[in-house]
Amino acid sequence: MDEYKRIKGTQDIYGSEIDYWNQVEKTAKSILEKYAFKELRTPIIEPTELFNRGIGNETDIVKKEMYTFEDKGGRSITLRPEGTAPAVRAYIENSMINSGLPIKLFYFGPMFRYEKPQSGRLRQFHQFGAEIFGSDYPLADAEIIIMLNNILSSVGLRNYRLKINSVGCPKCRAEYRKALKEYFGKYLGEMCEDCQSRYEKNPMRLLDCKVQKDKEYAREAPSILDYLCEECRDHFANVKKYLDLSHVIYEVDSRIVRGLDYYTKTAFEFEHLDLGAQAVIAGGGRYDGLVEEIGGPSTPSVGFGMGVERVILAMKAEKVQFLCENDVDVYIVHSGKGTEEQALELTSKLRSDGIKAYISVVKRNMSGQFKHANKIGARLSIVIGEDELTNNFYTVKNMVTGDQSQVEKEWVTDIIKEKLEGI
RNA sequence: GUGGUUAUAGUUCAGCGGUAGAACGCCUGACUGUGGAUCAGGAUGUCGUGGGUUCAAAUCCCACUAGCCACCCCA
Repeated sequence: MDEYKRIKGTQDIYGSEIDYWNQVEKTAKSILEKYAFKELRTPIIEPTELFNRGIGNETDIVKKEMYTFEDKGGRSITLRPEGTAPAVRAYIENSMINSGLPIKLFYFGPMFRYEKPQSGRLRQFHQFGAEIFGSDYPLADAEIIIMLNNILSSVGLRNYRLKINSVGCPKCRAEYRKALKEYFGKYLGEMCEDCQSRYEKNPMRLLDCKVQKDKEYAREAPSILDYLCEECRDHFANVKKYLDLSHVIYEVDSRIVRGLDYYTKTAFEFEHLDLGAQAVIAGGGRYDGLVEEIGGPSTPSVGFGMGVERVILAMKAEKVQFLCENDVDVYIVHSGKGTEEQALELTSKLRSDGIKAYISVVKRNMSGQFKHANKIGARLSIVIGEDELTNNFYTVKNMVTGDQSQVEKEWVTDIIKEKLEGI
């Protein structure tokens, strides 16, 4: 029996699975850098208070999903449930403002949320995220969305859609809440229990209810978009204009309400069409009040978070193909007295010439070495046996066609490189 | 946190009261300097854990744990 098992909601990532991860990480990173975002690495643990303040005490994340514990010094520590609050903390703590605004940062790493696992939902999951600190300009919102769209499509995804909304600023939202409560007040008695409690806590969530009957009430509910102040309305119009100009297709959905309290104005979600219940592969928005909330100077900002596991699920659902480099170019097969030393030297030489060379680190006869070479997908093999040793040449074999040829020692690297080109 | 469902070899699964099976994978050989195809052998499980019923439990009952899926919520 296995004595030790993975913690619930965590995964070991290995084998062919890791190819998907490398593909996503590689393309995301290269695009992020193309847009001049610079990587930020923050600790996985943070003071609990950062999230209480940043995400909001009333959110589900803070109320029931945080991995919080006390360290030996009696401090309350939390495993980060998301990346924005830590990024903001780092921005303030390191006075990044002094290197000139805006600051464009991206991050990648594990996040932790104590939830019941299901498809597309884990207790330890991974996010790519990016933030632009110090711009209230709609072009910043647009850049974030365009870039994210760019990442998703570059990773090979097609079957997804973008939904955007404006959740307004504290000024217009207050008006809107009042209107919502007035509207739903009439039907409250007939609505589900959850909605009854949402009514007081977070009336905007009423729009989001999945209960069929409630959905119908929600359809007729007043829209935030009719309550936006002039500034918010202009901002939203401009964001949409830039998306149109960039040929990014979107759908305005006034029911999008994000689960983190810090969002203002722009809020958006990328939803994949072939996924189960957890279909949001990325989301984000503007958070003009957050930096100040956490103790920094007023700094309007926008960002996104993208769930790597969900993106990979989507890639599989769409059967996305991608090139994945061979682990081994050349397998050095050796057999007979004195060949081992030669084989080792040759392997080292090829490796320093930039070729992925493999020498068996397990004792195997010639047949066994070929079998293994085949199994690990080596494209070529080089044989060093007694013949080769006495007559001073190498035998190079194409593992796909089975062709073999004799090669003068001094030309191996060139010939190997040439042959690899042709496969 | 709530609900549904599942748990047998490395993997996918069959067996559903009488002392563990298949396929694939893995290892060995046919092939003493050659892999992939074929053929022949072989290894591997306290049948998720703990309890109960029974002469007898992988099989029936209960609890727990874990996986999957959905709700809630989110990436």
